[in-house]
Amino acid sequence: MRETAGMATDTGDPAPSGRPATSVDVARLAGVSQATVSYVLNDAPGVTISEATRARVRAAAEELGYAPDASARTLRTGRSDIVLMPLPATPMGALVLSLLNELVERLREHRLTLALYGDARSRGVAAARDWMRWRPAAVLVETDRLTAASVRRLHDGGCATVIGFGPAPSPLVPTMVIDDGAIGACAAGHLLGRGRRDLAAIVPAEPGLDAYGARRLAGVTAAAERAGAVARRVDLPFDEDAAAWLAADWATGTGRPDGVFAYNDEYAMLLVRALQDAGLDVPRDVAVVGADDLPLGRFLRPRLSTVRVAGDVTAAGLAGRLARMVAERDRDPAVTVSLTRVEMVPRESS
Amino acid sequence: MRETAGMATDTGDPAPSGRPATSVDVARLAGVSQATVSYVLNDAPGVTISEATRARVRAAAEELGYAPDASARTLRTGRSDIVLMPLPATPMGALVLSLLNELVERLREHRLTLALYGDARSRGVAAARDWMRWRPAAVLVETDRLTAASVRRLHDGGCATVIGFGPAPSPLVPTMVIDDGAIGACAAGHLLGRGRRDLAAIVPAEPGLDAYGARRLAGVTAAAERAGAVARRVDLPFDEDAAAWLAADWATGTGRPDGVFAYNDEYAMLLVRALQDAGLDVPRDVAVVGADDLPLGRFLRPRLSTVRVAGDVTAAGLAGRLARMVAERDRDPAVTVSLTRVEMVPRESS
DNA sequence: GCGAGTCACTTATACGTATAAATTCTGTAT
DNA sequence: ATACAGAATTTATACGTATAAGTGACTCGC
Repeated sequence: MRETAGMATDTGDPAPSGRPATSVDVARLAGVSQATVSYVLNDAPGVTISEATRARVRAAAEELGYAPDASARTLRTGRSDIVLMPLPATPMGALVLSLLNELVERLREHRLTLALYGDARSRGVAAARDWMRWRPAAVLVETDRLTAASVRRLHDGGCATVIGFGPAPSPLVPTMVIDDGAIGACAAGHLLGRGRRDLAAIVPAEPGLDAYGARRLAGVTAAAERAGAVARRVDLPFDEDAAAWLAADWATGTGRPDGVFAYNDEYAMLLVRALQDAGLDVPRDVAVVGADDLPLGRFLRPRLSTVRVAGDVTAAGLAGRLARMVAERDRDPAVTVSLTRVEMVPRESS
Repeated sequence: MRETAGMATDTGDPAPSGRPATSVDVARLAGVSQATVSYVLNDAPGVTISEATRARVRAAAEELGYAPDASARTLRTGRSDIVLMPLPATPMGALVLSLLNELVERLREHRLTLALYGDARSRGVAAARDWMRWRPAAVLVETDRLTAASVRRLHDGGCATVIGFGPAPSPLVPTMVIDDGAIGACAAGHLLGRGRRDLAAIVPAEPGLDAYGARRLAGVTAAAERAGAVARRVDLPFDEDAAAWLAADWATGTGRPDGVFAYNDEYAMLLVRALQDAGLDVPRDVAVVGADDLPLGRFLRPRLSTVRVAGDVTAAGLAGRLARMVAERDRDPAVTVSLTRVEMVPRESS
C-alpha cells in the first residue's frame, strides 16, 4: 500500500531504514562511540562530555528517531520498567477496574508500564519464578498468592516492590486492604441507627462473589452483635425468580427482617423490586441498603441508600501512592493502605 | 522476617541462590552445554537430542526452577510476547473493559502478555517509535492514532500485527469496528416499528462521551430519515436537575418527541425518572430505549427496553479472534470485525 | 575397510545496551 | 622541559538467550 490519497501524511524520519535505529546508528551519525551516546542520553552522572558533543548526539538521536530497546536495557541493568499485575482470580470488580486507567497514567509519570499478566492462577514460588521472567520493577498481586519464600525470591531477584491486595494486611508485603467487612459494618450501623433490630445480609450465590459476600456479612454480624441485635445470612442468586420467592416468603412468613444489607446496589435493586411486587413497602416494612453508589441508585423509587467507598482514596490517590512506592522501592510489610474508607449515603430506601 | 508461624510453607527450589537460574546453571547441573538446554527446552526442530539427555535437562531445569529470561529472549529473537495496548484517550467503556479479562486469558493460551501502555497520547511515527521499544508481537490501538508511515514502521520493525479500534474500518490495518451508529439505528428501528414518528437521541454532555453520542445519534437520524420520520439531537449532562428541566419542558411544551433513544441505560434511567416526576407516562407519552442491557434495567418500572451488543462477538469471541490474528501474523487491512452486532431487547419502556 | 551420512552434541556468535576500565588530549603546576 | 591531573572520549565486556556452524563417534552400503 502506498500513500493513501487524502490520508494524513506523517513526516517520519529521513531514514526509514527498515528496523529501528540503535545506539550504534546514532553513534555513527554523530561521529562518536556507542558508549558516548549512552552516557549522553542517560545523563550519566560522573562522566564528563562536552556540551558540543552532547548536542551532536542529541541531534543525531532525534534525526534517526532513536528509542532505546527495552529488552536490551532490561537485560543489561537486570530490571525492567514493568509493573506486573497477575490477573486476579476473581473477575476484577468496579473498584479495581476503575483503578486501572488512573494507575497506568500515574505509572507513566514514573516511566513505568503496567502489564496485565494472565497466568495459570499459580501461587507461591512457582508463580514468582514465572513473574520474574520479566524482571519487573514491581508486582501487584492478591496476598493469598504470596508465600514467604515467593516474596523472598522476588526481592532477591531484584523486584523492588511487591504489593498485595487482599481482605487483610499481610505480614510479608505492603498491602492494599480491601476490607469488605467495613462495608457491611457501615451499612449495619446505619440500619441499627434507624432502629432496625432484625438484620439480614444478602450473600450472592455467584461463585466469584460469595467470598466477598461472606466478608461483608461478617461485618454486618459483628456490628449487630455489638448493638445487641441479630443478623442472618441470606444466599441469593442474581435472578428475578429467586428474589420473588424470597420476597413472597418474607411477605407471608413470620421471619421477615426489618433491615437488609443487599451486598451491592445491583442486588439491592433486584430485591427492592421483588419486595414491592410482593406488596411490601420499602423502607417501612423492610429497609434496604446497597453498596457501590451506582449513579442509577439515585433514580430509583425509593432512591437507594448505599455505602460508598470514598473516592479520594481510590483511583488517583491509590495510583499515585502505588507509583511512589514502586519508585521509592518501598517494601515495608508494615505499610497498609485501606482502599475501603467507607461512607454511608442515606437516601429513601432505609 | 523468618518463617511466620502457621504460614503455609512453600517448598521452594533446593538452591535459593539469590538471583534466578539461567540456562547456563541448568546446563552445568545437567552436565551439558547451554545450547543443548536451549534446544531441549524449546523443542527445537531439526536438532536431535537423545531422550536420556532430554530427561536430564528437564530434570535439572525443574530442580532449579528455571524460567527463561524474557528480555534476553526478546533481544535475541527480535520479538517479544507482548501485546501492547496503548491506553485509549477516552476512558475505556464497558465494552472494551469487559474485554480485558477475557483477552488476557485468551492471549495467555498463545503465550502472549497484554501490556497496558500509558503514553502521552502520541500519534503517528513518534508513537510507533515508542511502542517499538518493546518489540511487541502486536499493537492494539485506536485507528485515529495510526498513519501510513507509522504502520509501515511497526511492520518493518517486526511487529506482526497491528489492530485498530475505531468507528470505521481503516485502510491501513485490520480493524475492530465499534459501530455506534448501528446501536442508534437499532433503537430507532424499534421505535419506528412501534409507530413513533418524532424521535430524539440523547447525546451526553460529558467530554469523553459526546463523540460516541454523536455517532449513535447519526444512526438514529439515518434510520428516521429512511422511514420518513424525524430525529433531533438533545444534549444532556448526567445530572438530575438538567433531566428535570428537560422533562418539564417536554411535559408543558409542544415539541415533545414520542420516542427517545437515551444513549445508554444509565441515561435512560435518569430520563425515565425525570419524565415520570414531570407527570409523563412511559411509554405512553414517551417511549424510551437505552443501551448496554445493564442487569438493572430489568428491575425498573417500567422495565427498560435496551439495545444489547451481542455477547458472542464480545469478550471470548473477540479475544480469541485477536489472539489468533496475532499468532498467525494476520495483517490484512481488509479484515474488519464488527464488535457491534446489535440486538433489540424490547421490554416495557417502549 | 573406507568415504558418506546420520546422530548427538559443543563451540562460537550476535542481539543492543550500560558501565568499568583504559586511553588520549589539554592545560598547568613543578 | 616533565610530570600530573582532570576532561573527554573510546575500548572492552557482560547481561541470557537462540541458533548457525563445527566436531567426533557411530552406522552403513559397497
